[in-house]
Amino acid sequence: MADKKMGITQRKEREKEEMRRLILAAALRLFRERGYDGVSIRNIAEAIEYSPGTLYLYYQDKSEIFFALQYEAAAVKRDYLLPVADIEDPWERLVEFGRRYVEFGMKHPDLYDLLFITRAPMEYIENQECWKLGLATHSFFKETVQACVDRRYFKSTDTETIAYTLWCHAHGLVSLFVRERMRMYPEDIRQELALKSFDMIVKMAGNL
Amino acid sequence: MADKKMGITQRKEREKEEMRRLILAAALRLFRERGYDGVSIRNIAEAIEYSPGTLYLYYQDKSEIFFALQYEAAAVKRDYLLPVADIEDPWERLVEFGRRYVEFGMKHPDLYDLLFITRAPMEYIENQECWKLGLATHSFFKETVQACVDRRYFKSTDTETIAYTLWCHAHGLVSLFVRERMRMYPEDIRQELALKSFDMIVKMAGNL
DNA sequence: TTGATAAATGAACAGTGTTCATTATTTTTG
DNA sequence: CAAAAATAATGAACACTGTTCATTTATCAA
Repeated sequence: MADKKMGITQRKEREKEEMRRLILAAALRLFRERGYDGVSIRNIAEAIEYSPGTLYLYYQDKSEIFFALQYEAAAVKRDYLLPVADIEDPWERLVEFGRRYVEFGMKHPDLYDLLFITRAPMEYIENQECWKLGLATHSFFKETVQACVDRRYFKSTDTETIAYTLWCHAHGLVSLFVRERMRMYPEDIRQELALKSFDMIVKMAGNL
Repeated sequence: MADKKMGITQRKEREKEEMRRLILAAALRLFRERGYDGVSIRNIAEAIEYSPGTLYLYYQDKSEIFFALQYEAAAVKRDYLLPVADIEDPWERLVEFGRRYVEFGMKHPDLYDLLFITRAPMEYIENQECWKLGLATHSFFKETVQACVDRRYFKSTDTETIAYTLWCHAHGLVSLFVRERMRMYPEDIRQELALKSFDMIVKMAGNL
């Protein structure tokens, strides 16, 4: 009797999880197309053919759906960056980390936006799992910079400032792109310009 | 008779202008506090003690109020940067331009947000006066970089990429700050870190 | 003072996030 | 298997949103 109950509980839990994934998938697709504010709970409900009220049985409110997506984005980003951990040489690791960071932003502008640009209730974000994930990635980045400092790849030994400076450039690069502030450059050279700029900062970094 | 009528027309025009300024001032204050989406037309109307419908006699819709504010922001930024035009030496001019750009972003995060981060209907923005103003400033920036290139202040001669790279860093610096993505650094060192990073990029730039 | 013109109003429309009593379904019990 | 209990889904309702427009109010010219 108890084990039968367990089986059902498990199935229920699985169904609940499936429902959550259904909601999230629809939400991501809609957010992608129309942005966070352009999408209503009713829109999402309609997309999955449920009533609006049902969504509130799986997520407390709209922002919780947002947070769930933000976590997914952080996971995708981590997976995108993870392979560089295998690169032994810290300098090569750092360059590849940067290259992949920018590539992630270019390929998934909606996810990048979710993670680094969208104005969410940031008072709460620190308590989210997502934040921990992001922090871990940031720590890995700083450790790589530290390893470069230890091997005298830079002139400066101020790891914190070096890491931050590199991050600033990469974030600026991606976010100008994502938020369409490069319209003064013809569309076909934007991507190229971004790549050239990345190469430039890499060369510069040797003189940091 | 005609001149009397003219006087009245002028006064009317002036009053209309005053009303616009009243709306804009209230809107900016509210946007500052609660963000674009957090403020309703009714909120603005209430703040200036008029009915919601009245605002539509002065602005076509909510986004036009946004555009008007964006223009104001562009004007403030231009005035903030203008004094550097007097600096003869292009390198000094460039550094001071960057310093002021960052300072502007830090002092007026709401205006910076309006100009470079907020998702506005960007399809229309190019037709706005604001865009022209921004373009002019960007051109001035690129000309200064060009002047530095001409005087061999950089190793590279790729003016476009150099300008873009510097802009990326400055924008990244400010926007991480403005959108609160520096929470992993203790609050009291954030500003300091930003300044250190700016100094670092200045030193680096000599090796661009 | 009256008639014309302009300005301000606020009710109304279709949308939003969210709640909750009601209904439908599924699971457990007798 | 039928009845009871538990769970899930619903959609109407509430207070909000941007926007429009017939109506009212205020200003101005004759």
